[in-house]
Order: sequence, then structure tokens, then C-alpha cells
Amino acid sequence: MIEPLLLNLEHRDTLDEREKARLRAILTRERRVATHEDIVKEGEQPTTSCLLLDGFAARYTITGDGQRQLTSLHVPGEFVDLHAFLVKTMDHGLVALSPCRIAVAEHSALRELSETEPHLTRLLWLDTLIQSAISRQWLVAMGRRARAAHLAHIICELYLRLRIVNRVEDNSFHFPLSQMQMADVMGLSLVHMNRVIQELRSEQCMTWSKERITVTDWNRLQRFAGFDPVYLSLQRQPR
Amino acid sequence: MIEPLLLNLEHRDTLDEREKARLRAILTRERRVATHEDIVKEGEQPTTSCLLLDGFAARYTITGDGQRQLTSLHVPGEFVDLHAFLVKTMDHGLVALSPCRIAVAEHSALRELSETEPHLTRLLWLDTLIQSAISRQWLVAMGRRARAAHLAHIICELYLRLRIVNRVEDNSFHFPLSQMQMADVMGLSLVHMNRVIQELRSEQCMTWSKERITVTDWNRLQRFAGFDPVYLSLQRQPR
DNA sequence: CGATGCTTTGAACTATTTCAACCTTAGTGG
DNA sequence: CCACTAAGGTTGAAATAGTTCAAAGCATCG
Repeated sequence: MIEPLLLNLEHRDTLDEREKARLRAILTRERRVATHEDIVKEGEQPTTSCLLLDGFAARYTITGDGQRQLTSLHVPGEFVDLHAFLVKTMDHGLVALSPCRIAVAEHSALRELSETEPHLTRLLWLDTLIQSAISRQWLVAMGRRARAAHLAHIICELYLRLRIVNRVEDNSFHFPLSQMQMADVMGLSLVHMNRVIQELRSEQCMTWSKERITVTDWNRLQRFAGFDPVYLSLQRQPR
Repeated sequence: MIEPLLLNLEHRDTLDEREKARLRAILTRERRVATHEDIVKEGEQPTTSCLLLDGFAARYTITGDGQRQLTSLHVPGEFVDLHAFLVKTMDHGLVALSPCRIAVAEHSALRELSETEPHLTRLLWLDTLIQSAISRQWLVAMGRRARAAHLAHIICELYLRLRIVNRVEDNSFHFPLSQMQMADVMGLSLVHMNRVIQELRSEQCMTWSKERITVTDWNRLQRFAGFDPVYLSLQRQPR
């Protein structure tokens, strides 16, 4: 069941069978969440953490004046609220952007893991560190990149994150976000988001229609985005 | 020497004497870095991590076309590159924004700690998780808040982060950033940054001159910023 | 067919950048 | 002590980027 997590971790380090068994043992319960439903709500103090197995999810915050900002996108194999295990109170919501299948781990089990499995603990810590690195890249893109380059950067990043969990076929992947949701990722109005998409389309290195993004010229897209994948830590090495 | 770190951690959980001793034992070496100098450079693979003891530091990324974005600010008591212990390669630089005093921990010592001190390991992990939460708030502010509210939000946050390490006196703290550096935090031009500062000044809840910020009306500043401190995890509880 | 939820377009308005000065402050050397 | 300099702060005006409002186009579904 937790294959995408194993793919994710094994792109960063080696796991032995015992470790894989321990992960499987704490992720037995499964949950399904429908599109637009919250996986976890802001303000909650969950006693479990959720591993995304299938679908797209996002973190979001609603500001005082009712605007929404998505602060991360999540693909299968990622722990969407692992931090709740230590942080206790959710400072943001987690929403399903497509039908999501989720594996659930009790915090008590994660705590037990942290007491007895230092190597696994470091790898779960690493998972949260990679999510931090992604946030920082989003800050750079939001603050200092041209909007079309920002969009291109997000596509490059998702392409690689999805590829390591085998969700890319023929340079293309399922992408269920509407333009309004994408505007909430980039902090733009819907109208301007639409124009930025058209601008990137005119660069002729990708297509996006009917919930599918196809990268037709990876090198050009990467150059246009100013994308450098080091921050994704895609090197298998002892950690 | 590492008092600010202990203050930081003890605002989130309780440490016993043995744990404090272990932290002191791995943070014996001291380093000083002058203003504008790099603490760590992008692309490096450091074998140590740095705890900030005094001064201000920032993470930054330079984009392909030479623009700079600061992705975090750091105050005493924070581990500025703890993540390098697991992530290995720096995907961004770390610069001193004022004269910095730093305590250095070998990665080998951190690794040993992670093998033998699960509770301390969780607290160091928590430190990196709080830094993530801060990044997410910066994304929200950058994407969906009015610029003056964004600035106010940063000031609220720094006020609390500095207060827990006793760097706030009479509602005021030392703040050495120039307006250009602040523009690199908020992703604005220098000229616009200046106008945003004037706008916030006209709200009459804070002053900023000669490297000193004074919060003259905390409630008003907080309301204006839409600031909610939950994301800083300022509750002492078992983790 | 008609409703519904996205996408696309045009036009007026507002926010932000850019360029080019000028001002202020805190050294620094004569 | 004072003129000189360098760094940072402030201002105005023109150009560009992004928002808002309002409407039209385009698929999908019962």
C-alpha cells in the first residue's frame, strides 16, 4: 500500500527490509477524501498524520479578508501533515484537490518509531526538510521571478516529484487544478493567471489542457523557469 | 554559551540537565562572521551546522537574472543550517546581516545525537518545522496580504521570536536591515519598499529608525497585519 | 436543451517598477 | 572644526504589471 512513500524515500537513501516493514506496520489504516474536502482543518490537533497515496492535496490559509493562499501542493508518497506529530496544532488547512487515498499513522506510533528507529526518523525528518526547501523556492519564485517563469518553475518541480513516484508517462501527467486554484498558488487574480498561462503556452515548451500537462521541451522549460533541481535532494546517499 | 538555544527550546518543551549538557557538548566551537559575509555559500556541502548566538542572519537565493530574494531571517537561538545535516548540499546561501557570533556543531555529533537522544532529536526536528511554518506564513503574506500588512506581519513575528530570547526591551529591538535588504525579503523594489514603510508608519503603531524598531501599539499592529502567533508553537508541552 | 463550472476576453483602474534626482546622516581626513 | 564622501533614505514622474468588473465562449452532464 505505501509503495509511493518507499519510492520517495528510496530516491534519497537505502531502506532495509526491516525498516520497510516498520513503516508498513504503522500505516495500515486507509482513508478516502473527496475533491474539495478538507483532509485536516486549521486549528485542529490531530492525533494522526496522513501519507498521500493517490491524488493531489494542498495546504492553504485563509486571510482575515477572506482570500486564500495555497502554500504547498502534494503528490503521492508525501506525508502531508507529518509536522503535526511535533507541532500539535494545525496552523493551516489541508484540502484534497482531487479524490485522495490516504494512509494514516497514529502519532503514538510515530513517537515510538522516533524512539527506536533513528535512521527512519532521519528520513522522515528529511521529508519535512525537502518540503521546506520547496517552500523556499516558492518564495523565490513569488518574489523575484517573472510570473510565467514562476508557473514554469512549478511545472518543472511537479514533473520531477511525480516522476519519482511513477506518475509521469510520455512526458505528461494528470493535473487536476483549475486556473483559480493555480491563482491561489501564485497569489494572482484568476484573470491574470489565465494570461500568464497563455504567455507560457506561447513559449512552446509545454501544453496544459483537460487536466493534463505535457512537457514538450524539457530543456527549454527548465531554462525559461530558471529551474535547478538540487533543492529536491534527488540523490541516494546515506543520511 | 548556547543559552539562546536553550531559551528557544524551553519555550516549546522541557529539557533535563543531561540533555542540556549534551547540547553544550556538541556546540563548543565558536565562530564570528562580519556583516555582509557569507556564513555558508550556496552549493557547499558543509560538515557542520551553525547555531546563531548573536546577530541577524538570512537565507538568500540569487536568480539567473541576478535578483536576490531573502527566504528567511534568523535571530539568536536558531539553527540556521541544521537541515544541511540531512540535506547535504546547500541550495541557498546564508549571509550575516550584522556581526554574527555562531556556535558550530559537527554533523557527526548531530548524527550521534540522533542515534542516542530521541527527545532532543525531536526538538531539533521541531526547530526546523517551525522554520517551515514561518516560510508558509511568508508565502501567505507575499501572495495575499497588502504590502503594508506584510511588513507589519514580519515585524510582529520578529518581535515574538526576539522576545523569547530576551532581545526585546521596552517594546523595541535592534533591527539592522537596510530598506534594500527588506525589499529583498518582500520581493519589492527599493522605491516601493520605502513607500510601504511610510504607509505602515502612518498607521501609528510602530516606529523604525536608526536600526531600531519600536512597537508602540501591539494590538493595532497585530490586527493590521492579520497576525496569529499559533504558527510559532509558543507552547511548552511534551513533544 | 438548459444548467453549471471552468476558461477566455476587453477595458478601466490601481499597484508596482524604473529612472533620475535630491536629502540626510555618520564617518574621515585636512 | 569643517569640507568631503559614502551609504542609505526619500521624492516625482513615466512606464509596466496586475486587479477588477463585466461579459462571452466552451465543454460536460442530466
